Amino acid sequence: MSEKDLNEKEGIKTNNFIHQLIDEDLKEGKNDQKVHTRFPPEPNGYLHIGHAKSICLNFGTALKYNGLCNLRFDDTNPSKEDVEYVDSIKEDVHWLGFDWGDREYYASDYFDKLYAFALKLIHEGKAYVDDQSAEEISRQRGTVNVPGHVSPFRDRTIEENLDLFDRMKNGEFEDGSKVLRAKIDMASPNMMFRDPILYRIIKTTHHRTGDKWCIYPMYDFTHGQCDYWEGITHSICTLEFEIHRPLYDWFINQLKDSDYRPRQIEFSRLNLTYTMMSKRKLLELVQKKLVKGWDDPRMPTICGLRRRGYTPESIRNFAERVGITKNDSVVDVALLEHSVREDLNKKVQRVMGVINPLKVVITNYPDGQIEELDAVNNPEDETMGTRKVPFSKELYIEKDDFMENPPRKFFRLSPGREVRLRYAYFITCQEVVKDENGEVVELHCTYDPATKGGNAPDGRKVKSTIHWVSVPTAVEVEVRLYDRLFNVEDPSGDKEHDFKEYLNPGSLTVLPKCYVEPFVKGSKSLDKFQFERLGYFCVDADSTSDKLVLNRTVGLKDAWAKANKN
RNA sequence: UGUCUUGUGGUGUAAUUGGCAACACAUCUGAUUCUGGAUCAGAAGAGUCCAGGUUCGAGCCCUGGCAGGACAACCA
Repeated sequence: MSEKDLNEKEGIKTNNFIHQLIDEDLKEGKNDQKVHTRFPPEPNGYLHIGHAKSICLNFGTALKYNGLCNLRFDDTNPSKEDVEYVDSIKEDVHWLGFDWGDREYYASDYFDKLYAFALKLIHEGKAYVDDQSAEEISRQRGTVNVPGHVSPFRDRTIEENLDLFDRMKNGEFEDGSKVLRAKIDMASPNMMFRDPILYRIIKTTHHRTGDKWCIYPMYDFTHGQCDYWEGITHSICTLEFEIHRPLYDWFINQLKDSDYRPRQIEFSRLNLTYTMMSKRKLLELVQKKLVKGWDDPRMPTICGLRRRGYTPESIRNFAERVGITKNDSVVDVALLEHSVREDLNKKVQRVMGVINPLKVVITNYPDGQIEELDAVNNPEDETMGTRKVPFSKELYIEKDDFMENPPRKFFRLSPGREVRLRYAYFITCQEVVKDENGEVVELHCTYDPATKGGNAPDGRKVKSTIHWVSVPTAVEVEVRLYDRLFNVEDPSGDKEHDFKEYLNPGSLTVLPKCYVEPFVKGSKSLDKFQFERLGYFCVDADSTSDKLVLNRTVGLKDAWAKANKN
């Protein structure tokens, strides 16, 4: 993928404040004029749309400047991580259209170097082993307004620290009994400098290093160093790490032996209306089985969106559109939905389908006759060709396309009115058949044979065109409609919420008896299409029954919903 | 009573570094079409958090406020 591909969409700006900073760095000749970024997920969950923003930024920036972008797994906490997540992350990044080449790294690749660096700090009197409990350390750290107090173990000798740290590594101590801390400044106004913890003891098998280690470095003691060793020039992360930057720089200063230095730059993470993006909570949804898995189409995960029919292009375009700034913001999910519609509209096959069937009998059409009519696959792209659609005496139309007592602006079928069946004939509704409850169950219509193909030789016009499926050849499918998972505008990530309170009970609607043209079944390669006027659908990848399961990609626009309510 | 950081239509971003606040989404009209989707045309909507200052001229510069966010895991 080239930058040009990424920028194919006219009107979408690809410049942002980070690029301006990079331009300045380049102008000043920093780091040999190189640009090298990295995408550094922790493999403790599946990637979501928020990560997509970061992926597009990091890989996109590398592409823009002819540089490289590494994929690096920040796997320093074995108690939360798993290869399942590693695999899914790789799949999702590739699917989005980015490639890290052979630069797949792991923070755990650097455990030896990190250990050696810790030793160096101890030797220089800049780190010490603290025997206090987590609670004690936390208590003496002070608060944002009051300075902390030094640990009673702060002045251990270098030899003692070396010995203790060695024994920590050798597994002589229990989890939580000792940590290695940097000796910086317990009174610093920046809490990050109050003797940050470098290493802790976790006797858990690591998904890559197994049981080789029982001490693991903390994020702050890992990230910058990894950036440094990989030759990263611009370490782009989200706003919550802003306050870590001075510490990031502090470690780099202890490490660096040349003019080269990576630079941390922060941007604001993506928030979407009606969308909950906290990894912790998404994990909870999966664990509590409130959704069927990480790829449940209601999830904002990349795999969930994929299964729902989103395309990589649409997500990349969306990421460009939301832009990169340091403002805390909440993007309207309608922008995401617009991005898919826009992309799908030009590449997706059109198919006639009926979600809520109403039977129509063409009384003057010959019994048992089936004729094939030509239908265009995509009116905006002739190269997608045409297909044959079978027509017969009995049809299904969409229930919403008929109203017995139409209001003023309803132009579709109603008693006595003539409309066009798309690609077929003009029909006129002659009779409405109801059941004992007064519910409309069937319509009797007549067709005009002269209007075959959809045009009247006498030039008469109809006000609307409706879609249909022929009963004898219809393929029965199950359609799943997914609404927004959360029914509040801003489930604001980090506050404590009861999921039940926010899960929209109507977020999944299963419509078991829907009908589509036989074409759908015959095309194995076809996984996405647009039902005429009913939105975009995607064949569910995991459907086990022989009946086709279709997921609706996006809901209908409000205008349509309103028009239908009348 | 801290450190870092952010304030531009409803939402998200722009503004050639001091020159008529622009674009997209959303909203509302209208037109057109063999899908009321798409498309096309148009409308409404901010005077840039506030108050001063510099300047012929400030969203951009200066001073002082106000409001929001992040930071007190042995998470990342």
